[in-house]
Amino acid sequence: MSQNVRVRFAPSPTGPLHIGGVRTALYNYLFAKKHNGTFILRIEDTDKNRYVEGAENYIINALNWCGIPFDEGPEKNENCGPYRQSERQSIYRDYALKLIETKKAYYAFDSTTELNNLRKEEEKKGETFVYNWRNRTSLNNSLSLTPDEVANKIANGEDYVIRFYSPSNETLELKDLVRGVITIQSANLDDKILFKSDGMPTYHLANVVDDHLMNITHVIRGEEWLPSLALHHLLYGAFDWDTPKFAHLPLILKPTGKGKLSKRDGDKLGFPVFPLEWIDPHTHNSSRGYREDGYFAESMINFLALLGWNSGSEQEIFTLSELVNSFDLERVHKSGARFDPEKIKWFNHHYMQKQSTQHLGVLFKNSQDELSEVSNQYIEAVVDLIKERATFVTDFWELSSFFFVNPDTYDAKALKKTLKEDTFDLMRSLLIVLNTADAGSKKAIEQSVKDWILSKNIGFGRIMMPLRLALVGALKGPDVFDIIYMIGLDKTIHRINKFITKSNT
RNA sequence: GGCCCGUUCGUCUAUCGGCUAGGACGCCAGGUUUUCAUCCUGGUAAGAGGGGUUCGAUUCCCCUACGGGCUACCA
Repeated sequence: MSQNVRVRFAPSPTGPLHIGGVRTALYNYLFAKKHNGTFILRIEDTDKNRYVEGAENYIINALNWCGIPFDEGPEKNENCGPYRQSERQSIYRDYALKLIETKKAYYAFDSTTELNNLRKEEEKKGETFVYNWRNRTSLNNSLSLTPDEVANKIANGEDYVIRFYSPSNETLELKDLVRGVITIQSANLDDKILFKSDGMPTYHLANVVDDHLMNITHVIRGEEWLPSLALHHLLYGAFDWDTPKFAHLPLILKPTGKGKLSKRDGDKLGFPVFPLEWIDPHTHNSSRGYREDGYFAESMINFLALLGWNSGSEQEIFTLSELVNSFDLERVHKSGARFDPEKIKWFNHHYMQKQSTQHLGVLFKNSQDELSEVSNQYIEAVVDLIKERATFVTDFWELSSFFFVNPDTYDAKALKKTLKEDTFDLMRSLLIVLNTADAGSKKAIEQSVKDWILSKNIGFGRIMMPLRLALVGALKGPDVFDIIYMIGLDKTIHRINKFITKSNT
């Protein structure tokens, strides 16, 4: 790449960052890092009505949690700042006026109700109202009014917008790094509003102006922007600016059914669609997040990276730096990808095994009140025994509570399967064996019990099953002798006694 | 409705004119674990349909169907 790569992620702070947004940010990040470029965060808050308190912070926290922090952005290396569009308001008006001067844009005074009525009329006829070359001269704008009339309206403080003057007969061949050439007839375009009557630019103007001013070289964004590509391209031309390269990413679709992934899908199928938990400042409703649900950031990133892109190899597990090295926009898919909540769980199980025992121990301890008095050493020993069977840290307690507290019930099915006539006699005999066993090592305990079973000349299951039931309360869990060694002989004996009395009645 | 984009196992995907269409998730079966889970092995399952181009099409072109996006003084 000849010039320094500069890319931006440009969300609008209208709520928490959606998982699709995280992937867009990720691809931007990967592309930037791959080319030793700069990853920029720009906050597109030109719509005052939709602004949501806390959303910007959420976005920044989410990117940080994901491990894909921005290089430039609000309050960080502000070389091309400010990075909030609301703080750049004065810039946009000048550029809009420049387009008026060069006749690439014009003033329009049509009111919202007027336009809505026109839309309704067209709709009645089964057609769509489009504000463009077909009708612009008959509408209420600086093309149909005299210069004096326009000047008067503006001087009188009448509301106006600035619209782009779309050409009526150009064939545009636009290049997209993911999709190749896209052909658009400019006659189908409408004269999009660039500058709103509230003094703010629309996305289109602000986006193009900022990308130019911030020296953005590659615009990597969601497919929902593909229809705007022609306008943006025309805008660069109107300003006589170099056009950055574009890449439109496929959308993330619902796991089942139609359409793109929404928060409702997550609620319905029980998985988060936001990286972090979000509490709506108005309704106080909370939305679950990947972090709080026990997903590791690595799992989410790895999963998301492969949703719509692949390296061309059969590798599935990637570290962030491996992703950076392998990433290539040309290998991004063209079609939308369905979100698969099962596969991200598989990634999480994988990354679970890679976490340090110490780290998992801390997470476990903090998640469970019962563990506050337990030593870290003991907790970590338990974690080592159970992590391979866990997908989430939130599974840990369910998988290991018997290492900490006595079982209070015994699984009914397991009792039925396990209890034979002589089971309690055998358990009483086992107690005697355990009383004299060497508690110093798992091996020693195991040896005494196994020797005894062998000497009795009975099947191992006759002892091991009820013993497990006494210790765990169910027929599950790690090796029985690991459990005995961990909880100690005293508790083991206590649990067997309790088992005899409790299930004997 | 209009405009644009897309279409390989249920899902994510490999294949860039010559394959018994490969991998992963899921599912199923077997093995290990005297439990359960993990793990290992194996199995299941696909190039939307119709026309071309070609010696040969999943791969190139066209049509149809289906899917997706956009169609706001929202981004």
